Amino acid sequence: MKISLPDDRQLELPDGATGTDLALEIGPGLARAALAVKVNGEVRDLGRPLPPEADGTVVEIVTERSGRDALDLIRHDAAHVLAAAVMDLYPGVKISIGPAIEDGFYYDFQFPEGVSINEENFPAIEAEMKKHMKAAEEFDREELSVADARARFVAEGQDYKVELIDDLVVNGQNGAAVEHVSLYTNGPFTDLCRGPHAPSTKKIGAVKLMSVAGAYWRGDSTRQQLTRIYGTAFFSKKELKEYLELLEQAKARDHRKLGKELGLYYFSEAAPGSAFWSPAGTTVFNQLVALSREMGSDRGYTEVKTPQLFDASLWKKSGHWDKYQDDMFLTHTGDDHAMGFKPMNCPGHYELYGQTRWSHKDLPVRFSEPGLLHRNELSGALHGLMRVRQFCQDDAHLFVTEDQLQDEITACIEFAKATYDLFGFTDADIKYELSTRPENRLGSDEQWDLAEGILKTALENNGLEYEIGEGGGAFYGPKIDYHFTDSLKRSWQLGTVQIDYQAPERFDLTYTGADNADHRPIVLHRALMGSYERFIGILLEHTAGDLPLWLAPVQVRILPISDRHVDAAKEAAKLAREHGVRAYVDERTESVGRKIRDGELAKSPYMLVIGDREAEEGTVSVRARHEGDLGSRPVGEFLGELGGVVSRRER
RNA sequence: GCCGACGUAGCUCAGGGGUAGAGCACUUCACUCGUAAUGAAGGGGUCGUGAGUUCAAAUCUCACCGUCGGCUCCA
Repeated sequence: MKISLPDDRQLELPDGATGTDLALEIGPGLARAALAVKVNGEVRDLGRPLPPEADGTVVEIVTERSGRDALDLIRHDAAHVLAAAVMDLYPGVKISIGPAIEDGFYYDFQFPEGVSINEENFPAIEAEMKKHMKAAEEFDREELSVADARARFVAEGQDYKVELIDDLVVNGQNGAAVEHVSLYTNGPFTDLCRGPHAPSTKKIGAVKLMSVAGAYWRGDSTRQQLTRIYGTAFFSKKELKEYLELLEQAKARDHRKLGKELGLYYFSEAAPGSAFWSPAGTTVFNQLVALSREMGSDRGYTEVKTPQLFDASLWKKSGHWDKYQDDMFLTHTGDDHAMGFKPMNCPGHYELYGQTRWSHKDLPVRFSEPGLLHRNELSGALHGLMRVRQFCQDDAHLFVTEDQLQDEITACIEFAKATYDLFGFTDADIKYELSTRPENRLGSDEQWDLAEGILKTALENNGLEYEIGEGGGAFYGPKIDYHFTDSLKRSWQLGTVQIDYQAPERFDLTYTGADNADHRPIVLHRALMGSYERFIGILLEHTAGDLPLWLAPVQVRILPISDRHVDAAKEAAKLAREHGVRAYVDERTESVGRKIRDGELAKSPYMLVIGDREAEEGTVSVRARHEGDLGSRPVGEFLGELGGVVSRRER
């Protein structure tokens, strides 16, 4: 067969040649470094014959330098080595699955009754793993009939492997029936595994176990909970060390740490999962609400206020009573009438819409509300500001005609982009996801085709690259979600734009058409920041606490050099307020050096130093964060300029 | 909710079966200072809560609450 190499060289190899043969043909150095081959995007073992479809195509030798592919390979290897070590140390343990993941790998085990694993067990397990790595055990692949493989795992009491094989038989793979499965053996350990693997365990240069967690078998919370051991692996100890240092640095960007250091908000056992916002934090929060108001107002949104607590009958009508009750905070009136705190604003907005007789000329109607919501999240799900029990959404519901649907969706996408742009978020920071029809859904296929098509068109009109979340839509319609990552690359959903055909039916929402007949509007749900809480969390982690000037709780810290300059400092602060600049006078009897240090720690964007010279000349000595001393400026001139930058929300 | 870890002063943390410590912060006094920490003195904790073991528990055990890392779930 004819093989092309990435550098356009051509090689002729006999049919049945393996990846190793190919690597040797290219050169002995490469053969030593080779980990796998990549054919048509598929990474394969070196030891396997090249597939027929390799003929005439480019085949790449995967080495340590191949990046993601190479790392995934040795991390998957490391998962097998972990399983081998655990089986050495804990006889009777049952194995399940162990893939490579973004930052490493894991393996899920069921330990024998009474055995509990924690981090204190890691050194022993790691030592055992290193023995296997040092022994350079080869990964041997063998293909077995499903019957033989099944019998083997039944004999070993490996129930989870048996279940996986049974599932493969029932469901097939890529639509094809499965007759054979592959097993990989490294040293004493054999696992049901599709592969691929590197030639030997020696390729894993450095390994470290990171944490232990419970994980439900097959992600199903009704099934057995297994013990998941997380680890990471690299080609060298140096890379591992660098990775661990990176994790350490990420901690400095944790919004929970920053929130405390900057005095923005607090959490207390008195109200688990609900933030206490300090004056500084409330300033930030209110600025964001003001931004939503302003931008919404420019785009034809009108703000409304709806109740916090609704009669149970509304939740029954909306469907929340049946489907969402466990997540709601419920209460009752004195005469025992059931009430529920709103976990979302939608039904309130429907009620409000229903109070008016609407003409087609009124539509689209765009109700926005910085709505305060309560959701009784599981205690283990709470996470700083990212997942809380009480939060405020920048929520809006649009009531539109079918003709308006496309334009309104496109406008929502534009609105989202304008919002994120303002904070400097780019497409590199955002993952766009279009979630399509789920199995359990209401409405006709024609409706879903139309709605999904409209969302797609809107994304494309805005030039956005998106992923498809197959079957991830709500039961009432498809949606676009905006995902952002935190300092540890964990993904959080902020914005969402959803089409809903069902709510208007359920709530009997109508408008009068030009034909003088009643028509159903279509409802759009949209939130752009998602929740102000989560948005602030993400923003803090992305900026490491250096908020944009217009958002900073204190925009200028005014530092009198000695007590006799305090009056001039207060004058400057007054002038700052007149220019719409938030100022704080540090009138402590401390050294300037000390005041500057504290201002830096508070991440204050500007510090204005006032001493004898400035007080006399009516100037301030300007120190900008990250830029240092900028010299003297007339106080009015400087504050006027700064006020302009603030009011335009320039970064 | 589940698995594992953690909970000591406002914050960051040390200690650990014999009755509680540091730095920062805070208060007071002195200093009146030119671009990342002036000095001194002082106040402050029933060691998350509740049981149990013990002559003695902050320390050991259990339960609960909260937090952290995951799972499930989700803005």
